[in-house]
Amino acid sequence: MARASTTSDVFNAVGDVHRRAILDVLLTGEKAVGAIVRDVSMSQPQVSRHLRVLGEVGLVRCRADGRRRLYRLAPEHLQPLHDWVAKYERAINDRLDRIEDYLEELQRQGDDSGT
Amino acid sequence: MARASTTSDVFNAVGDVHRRAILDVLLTGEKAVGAIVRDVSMSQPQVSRHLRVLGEVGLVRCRADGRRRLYRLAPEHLQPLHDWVAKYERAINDRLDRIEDYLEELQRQGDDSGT
DNA sequence: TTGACATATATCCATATGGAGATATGTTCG
DNA sequence: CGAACATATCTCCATATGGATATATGTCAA
Repeated sequence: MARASTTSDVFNAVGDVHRRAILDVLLTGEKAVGAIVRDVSMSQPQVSRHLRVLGEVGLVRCRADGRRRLYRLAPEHLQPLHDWVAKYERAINDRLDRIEDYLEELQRQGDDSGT
Repeated sequence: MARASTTSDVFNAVGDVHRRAILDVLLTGEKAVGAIVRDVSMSQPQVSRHLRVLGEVGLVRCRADGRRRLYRLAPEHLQPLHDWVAKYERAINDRLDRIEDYLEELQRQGDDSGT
């Protein structure tokens, strides 16, 4: 069992380097599949499949334009990832605060023994 | 080929829901492997292996304490993930700015035709 | 040293998943 | 309708990777 797959979450979607490459291309704006294929070094079927995964988790939106499909970012759906990172940034900051407190404490102790 | 594996990147490490569970446990502070096993519902070998992956990408640090190994967060190494999310947040903000500009433009046009 | 305990590692297997290629679907145009 | 084109989907296969279990490693205590 390759474990809990449930690929349908943002973390998994972004965990793949090729999908991040596609997202990077889309940072420059809406693009057709063919254009994406030209920018990243992947086959068209690969790009289409990755786009599907990205679409399933809401990171990209698609609209038809004649015989093409234009994809664009929908980065609002990065929210869970953003929230998650923010949680750990609080952990970092708390730790820094504690270090600061500790340094201040050392400082005070130094002053005391000096007296 | 299950694709570019190179598990040794933060995105992949965090892409697994079980590893995120372990990180969440460590948010409460340094813990021994046994304590982590008790908190998450995974076997000890599983926890150890996930801890190894997390250690390889620098997200956790380990120190020996008698016959135990105490693990703690090293969230500084979330930096790449943080930077990545920030990049896309700029994309969101730019888009919002553009919408604002557009709304202002509509406003001006409305005023013009009204005159 | 021996035994108990904590953790890491090795083995085996199941499966999710990506790559490659062929083909289906859908769209435009003549 | 048929041809050309853009994209999606399907099939086959390789493999990375997680789960489970057994076992090795390392540490403490007596």
